[in-house]
Amino acid sequence: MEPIAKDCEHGILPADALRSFAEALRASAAALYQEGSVEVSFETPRRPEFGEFATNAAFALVRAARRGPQDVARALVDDLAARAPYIEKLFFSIEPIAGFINVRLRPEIWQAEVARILRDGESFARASHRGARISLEFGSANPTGPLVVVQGRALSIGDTLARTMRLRGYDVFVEWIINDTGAQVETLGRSVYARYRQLDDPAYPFPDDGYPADYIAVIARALRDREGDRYVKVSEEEAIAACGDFARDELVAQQQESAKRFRVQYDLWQSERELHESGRVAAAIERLRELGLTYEEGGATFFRATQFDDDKDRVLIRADGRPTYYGADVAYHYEKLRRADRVIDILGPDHHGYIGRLRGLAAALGFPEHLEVLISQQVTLMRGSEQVAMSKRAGQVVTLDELVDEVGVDAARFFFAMLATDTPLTFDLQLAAEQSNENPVYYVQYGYARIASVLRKADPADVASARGANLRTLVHDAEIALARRLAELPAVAQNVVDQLASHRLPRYARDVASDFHQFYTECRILAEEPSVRHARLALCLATQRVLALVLDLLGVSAPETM
RNA sequence: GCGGUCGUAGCUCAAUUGGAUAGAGCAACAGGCUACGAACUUGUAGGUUGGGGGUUCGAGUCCCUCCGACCGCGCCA
Repeated sequence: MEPIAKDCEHGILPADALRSFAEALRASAAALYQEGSVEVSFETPRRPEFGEFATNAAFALVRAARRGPQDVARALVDDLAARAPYIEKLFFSIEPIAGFINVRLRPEIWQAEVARILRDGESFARASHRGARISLEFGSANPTGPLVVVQGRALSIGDTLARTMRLRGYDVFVEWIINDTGAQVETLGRSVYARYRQLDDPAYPFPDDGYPADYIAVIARALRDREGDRYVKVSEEEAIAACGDFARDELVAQQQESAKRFRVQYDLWQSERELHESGRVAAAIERLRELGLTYEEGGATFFRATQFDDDKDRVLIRADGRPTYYGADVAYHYEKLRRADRVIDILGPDHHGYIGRLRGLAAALGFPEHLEVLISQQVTLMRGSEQVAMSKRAGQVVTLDELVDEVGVDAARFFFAMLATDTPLTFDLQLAAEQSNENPVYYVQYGYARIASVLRKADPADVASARGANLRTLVHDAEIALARRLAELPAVAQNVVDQLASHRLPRYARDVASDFHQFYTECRILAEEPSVRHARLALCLATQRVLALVLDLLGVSAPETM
């Protein structure tokens, strides 16, 4: 459990208090039911009226007690009051409800949390550096076109995870693999070459399987502008290779630009071709061979994937001697598994069939628990009630840049991060672009702007005193609820990292904004007497900090005015 | 056919990995500004968690079985 307060002035440390409480409960259990080894753990209840912490210890005793859980819980609490009265003084209340034992903390705890946020600033949610290395790969694609909408989702999720992991003290390495070998890049070369030739000879045939999209012609024109007609004169084979390389560089540069515009930073863009040329693919396959996990059949080299729960054995090297795409992935994952303690791949929705293969590979290489594969599910675009047609084959794609042009980075990132990764997402362009109460992005940003507005209206001297204010007056339900919410951030962030659940952050941001709006509605700030005014301004400042931090984790801006 | 992911309020989604009365937003209905931003807020209504069985103090969550959706199943990437 995350200790919720490390050093509050009155000397009550919740973690210690809960530990004493758990021991006292065990003693009561032993006395009442001769059951000495009950496990007492605490959880945070879903509903606020059940307090800040709860334990289900009574349920574990029903058998020994031969009574219902609610009776057991009541008996435990009564026994505790008689046996260890000092325990009750540690908490605001201890109540048995429906078999659970619910604990409410004293308001001072939450006041101290607000003070801590003001004192520590953004580092209050930071965990100390732990030396654990995480490799995070997402977005990877063929360099044959611009980034599309579904990659935007992977980018949102992946980048938010990376930022949150850094906050929580992990060494994160964010990477992308460029699939720049094989048939698709060859097709790209032929497509660009044909467009290039057509600049002189409109009748030059365009390949049937070529990429028809306009950006191919744009690249051909750029090549022409830079290199003139030199590729008309060389052999077709050489020219196509050169066109492929040029287009690859051009498209990767565009992808990098789009990622940057989407506020995503990569540490490494790994070329697959480079993995082959440097001999690392061959070395990794050799490693599997040493482990006795390969065999030859029909001239091809297979990996015994079925030994590791995959459906079938997989080809590493084709009969003609060329390694497969999977062969390259063996090398890449071998590398990642050796240099990171936790390796995470976020793959597109068409890669379901790949999960077993990668897991098998990790197990074979001796890292069975180190690889996690997430599938970023499909994105369906709507405009109001109408579905936006998308078909890659027809060259009918919506690019990430177009999406950003239409709704902005803030809305796009927030919407993409909002759902669990494996939930299919329906993205309503009209809603995301709309500046209305239907749009959750604005709800959160409005909360931030509203605080900014209050702070502008306030006397600067009051704001200054707020930073060191005595917070004892923060006892209103709305104030306590907000302070509690703010204090949750470290635990929420850690949960996001542990469960790779980036969608918890937008929801948390919404909850913070909601608690603030409620506080704002119920509590006057500037018109109050100084002690109350200062304490409430302090709460505003702390809320502003938390909102800024969460929005930053999401890659969404925090506007002073809207 | 086999495998993967999933099925929760009218709609879009949550549910801290087995806990309490399954929660939010939107839409609907009824209220709240002479005070710091009403892009806000209070309340009402809305559910057999696709169906059925099982495991146990307790199941949306785990097991079995049907139904349905999407995606994979290549010596493509």
